Amino acid sequence: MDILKELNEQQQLAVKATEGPVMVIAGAGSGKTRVLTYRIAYLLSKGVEPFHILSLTFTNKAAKEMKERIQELFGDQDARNVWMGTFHAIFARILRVDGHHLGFPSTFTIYDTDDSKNLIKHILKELNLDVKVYQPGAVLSRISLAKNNLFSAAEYAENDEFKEYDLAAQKPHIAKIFQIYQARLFKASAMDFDDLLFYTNVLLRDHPDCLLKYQQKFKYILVDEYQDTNFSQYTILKRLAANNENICVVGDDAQSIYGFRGANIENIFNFRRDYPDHQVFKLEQNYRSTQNILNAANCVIKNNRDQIKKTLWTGNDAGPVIHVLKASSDTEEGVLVAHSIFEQKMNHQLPNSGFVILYRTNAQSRSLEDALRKLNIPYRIYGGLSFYRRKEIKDLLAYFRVTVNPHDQESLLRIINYPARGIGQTSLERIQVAADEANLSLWEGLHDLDAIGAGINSGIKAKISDFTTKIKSYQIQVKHKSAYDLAYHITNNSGLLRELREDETPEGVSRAENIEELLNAVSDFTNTPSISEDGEIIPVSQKMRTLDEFLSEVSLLTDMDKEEGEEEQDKVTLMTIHAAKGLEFPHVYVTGLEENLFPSYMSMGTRAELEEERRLFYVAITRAKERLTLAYAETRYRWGNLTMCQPSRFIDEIDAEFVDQPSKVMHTPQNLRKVTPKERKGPTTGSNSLNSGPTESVDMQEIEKIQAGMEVEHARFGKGKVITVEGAGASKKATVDFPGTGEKQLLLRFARLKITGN
DNA sequence: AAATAGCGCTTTTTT
DNA sequence: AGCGCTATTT
Repeated sequence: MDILKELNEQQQLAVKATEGPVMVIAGAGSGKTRVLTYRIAYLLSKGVEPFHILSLTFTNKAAKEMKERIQELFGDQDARNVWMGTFHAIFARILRVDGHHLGFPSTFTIYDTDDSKNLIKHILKELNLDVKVYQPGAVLSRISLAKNNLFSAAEYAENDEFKEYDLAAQKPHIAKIFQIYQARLFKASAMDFDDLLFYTNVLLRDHPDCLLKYQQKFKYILVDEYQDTNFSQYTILKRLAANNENICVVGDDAQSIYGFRGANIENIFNFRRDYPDHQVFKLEQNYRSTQNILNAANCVIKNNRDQIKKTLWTGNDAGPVIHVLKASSDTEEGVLVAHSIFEQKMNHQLPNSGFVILYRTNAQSRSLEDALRKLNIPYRIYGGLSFYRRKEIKDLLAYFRVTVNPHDQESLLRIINYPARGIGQTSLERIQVAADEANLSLWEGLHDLDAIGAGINSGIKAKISDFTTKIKSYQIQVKHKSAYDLAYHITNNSGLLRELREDETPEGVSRAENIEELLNAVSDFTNTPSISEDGEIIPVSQKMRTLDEFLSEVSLLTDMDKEEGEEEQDKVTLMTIHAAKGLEFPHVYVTGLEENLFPSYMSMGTRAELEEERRLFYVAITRAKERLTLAYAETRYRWGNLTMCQPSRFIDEIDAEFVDQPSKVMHTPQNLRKVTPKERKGPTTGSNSLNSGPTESVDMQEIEKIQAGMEVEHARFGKGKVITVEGAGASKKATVDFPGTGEKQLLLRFARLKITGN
């Protein structure tokens, strides 16, 4: 077959060894993706059906790119039918089909990290535990650790090691929280990220028929970035491959950078143990980088004790030496990097897209962005506040989620009073407690307010009923309307868009634009044909794409996966090193190379942690094809105050012969300015408090007079018309329609309405 | 009920 | 320094 000619000897061997267990140790830039791609193409050319191939990647983006490359080598059809995606995406898909064995509907919701943290917060409140002691993020990572090692909540509670650790950390109730957390998720028909893998394990463990089905389906299994799999993923692979053992894992221990979230390099050694007959292929020729860059990388990685020996070499030119930029401040670091990019661009007529700026933490992007903006260098930033984590997006998605799965309590709580519709916290808490006692979900409770004795007055009941009716009207349409049509309807009908349009600040406008962008994504989705279980492509004309299908895809997407617009092409890229894994750029800038930042102060406690930081630096270096620049600052603002910084030890680990001298500190006017303590924003003494006088007594008689139909005036909203009035005395409330502002609910005791007409 | 002021936390990385 | 959450105010 022709395509093999494009591979070197080792690569060819790795591609052709299709039967039995295979491990490929692939150094950075050695054509790892190429081997995977060609291996799939080779299997297809041998007549293997595409839907018998399972290819697991680390990111959606990697899956997408690999699919495109196979499509180039092959016909459109075949490539699309290969099961290719992240562990999470693939097994979410499987759980939608077979999760009913475990009691989950196919419409189950996937909670992201924010959802999980919110749920934990709610549980803490109910248990009367201190949020400061039981920080939701920390609790979640304990739960995550357990699940990634296949401990259920019950098993966690029984386990001495967990028990002792939590006791020592003064958090004895984590096991309890874990149990309630899992129960709540189940009740809400929801899974978090770790559950997708955990429950897949349960399914394959407890349902032999399912196990057999998927063993027969996935005759060939390929795994990318194997060094970053965790125990839960490892076990899934072991189960699926148990029958025919046609499993090929590709990885590089030197690029393992996800230990902090449970990834386990041990899996490489486990593989050797589990499949004694396995073949190993080492890819050691680097095609990506210059000799200088590769030499620098080798210098760094040899300081790690834990590694599989390999000698990475390249036939490429020596290339320029590594440049080091020394800046006096973080601001100047940005300026130096931006100027360097500008200079390179001008001298060599390079496109922006050839440059990437890498950093350890997202917070570092600001000074870099500022500098690029000043030089009018267009840039694109990945990560940070993800699109899908923005408030307005989460709000709208919550409407979608409740429509598809009303038991999803976190989403329901998010929207039940947004936009405000007079269902307050007090009422909600009462209903929640009552529903819980009756063992009903909140959504069920909303329908049986009297039966569960929630003690809600009729005014609020009517509002709740309005709300549930509205949601039900959406639910009826899920199967009859396209995803886009329904999404569009919900966006307008829910009042969410109206709420955003009222806000004319730049932020408000941007929020409305984000909503529009989400609707565009739904529209794209609606026009994308679906693929049946055995790989058949079903055109949109035959099977309409619906909102529940959209949701099942969107919950696993990240910013990296967003379609690039036409004008987005030629931009400098900014991202964290983690996000850059698997990518390459001609010109790479690694910034913030300072002790305590990189390596991070969080990861210097143990040798294992430090070595992971070093691998991270190795990954950063090996992204570069032609030119590598390292930058550090002598001072940096962190947590809002100025700190002194030492250059990172990692810089010294590179032999001097591959590095040039640090550039002189450039003295721009801004960093000559003396750094003085921030001037106080205003006088702090002698503040004559205006609001400490006796509160004006409220004229209760005036309040009693207010009735529906009256014209009133409000200090802020201006003139309006009273629509309804409810309650009496101090708790008397009115709904008032203010032209231009819309309907508002006001507690009359505070609102100080003036009656201007009847 | 809705708006505002103030407090405290964040900054490790992501599916 | 900036943000989100809580407590307070209106």
